[in-house]
Amino acid sequence: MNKPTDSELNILRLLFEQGPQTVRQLNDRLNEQSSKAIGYTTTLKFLQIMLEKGLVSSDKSSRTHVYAAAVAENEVRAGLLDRIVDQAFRGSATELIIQALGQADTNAEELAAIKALIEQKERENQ
Amino acid sequence: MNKPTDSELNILRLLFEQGPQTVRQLNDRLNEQSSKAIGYTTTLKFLQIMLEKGLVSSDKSSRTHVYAAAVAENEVRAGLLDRIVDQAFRGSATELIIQALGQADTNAEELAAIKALIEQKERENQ
DNA sequence: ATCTTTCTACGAATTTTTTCGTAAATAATT
DNA sequence: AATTATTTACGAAAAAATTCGTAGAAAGAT
Repeated sequence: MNKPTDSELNILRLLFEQGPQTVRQLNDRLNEQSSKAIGYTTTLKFLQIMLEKGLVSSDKSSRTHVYAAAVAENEVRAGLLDRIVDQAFRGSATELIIQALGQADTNAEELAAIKALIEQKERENQ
Repeated sequence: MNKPTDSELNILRLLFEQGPQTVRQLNDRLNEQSSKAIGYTTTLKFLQIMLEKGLVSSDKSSRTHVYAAAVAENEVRAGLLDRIVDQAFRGSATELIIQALGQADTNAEELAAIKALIEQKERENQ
């Protein structure tokens, strides 16, 4: 139940979205996104720390190691949501959802999808 | 647009939920909640930092200062949500909402409230 | 009036997180 | 073969966040 730090989350995000990658690839992509440059060894160090924590795994069969996420994206999301619900929404996921609906610009399709999910939950609850 | 740290958020939460308070009151309540004890001067220091950042205001008319939140709860929530949507939900608030619906145990009343809000948004979108 | 408690201010120690420099090994290039 | 580049390992510096100790002022208690 280790909450990843912000930097760790930046790396996990890349691994989630684009699959297993080398340090070089990850570092390049971090630098594309972020305004301030981040050194290669910095990225490497993060991966080593994350390996220690079990957030990533690494394939060391070739010299350039390939890192992959070792936690599920859903698990990370769940942890972050639980945390924020507790910290800022008085424990109420409903309040969070309402706030998110208020500030997001969701299109008709997305609204329909959410509504369908709610109706499914309503049926289950009975 | 200053993101409060975790500790700052703990204090803001108390101010949001229970209104303006003295350092003593805040410190007592922090210690009720948290497992590990936090010193009085630590809480005081946080408040001084938060005052500096504009997160709280303080009434210094009497010797024991009374602190109040200087940012709206909604603003803080919005900031946190924006951040987490970007960091962990690929920029999609809808994905966040769906995840939240999945892991929350919402009762019928709450589901109805959310559904009503969605339907309102659907009407607005037309 | 003296002693004790409570409070604020503030510097600084501690811990956590982020960052990088350097060394050694392996691979690639000339 | 010698030089240059790339990679990992790792210690440690730098920055950010958390924590507290101490001093002095104000209030309360004896």
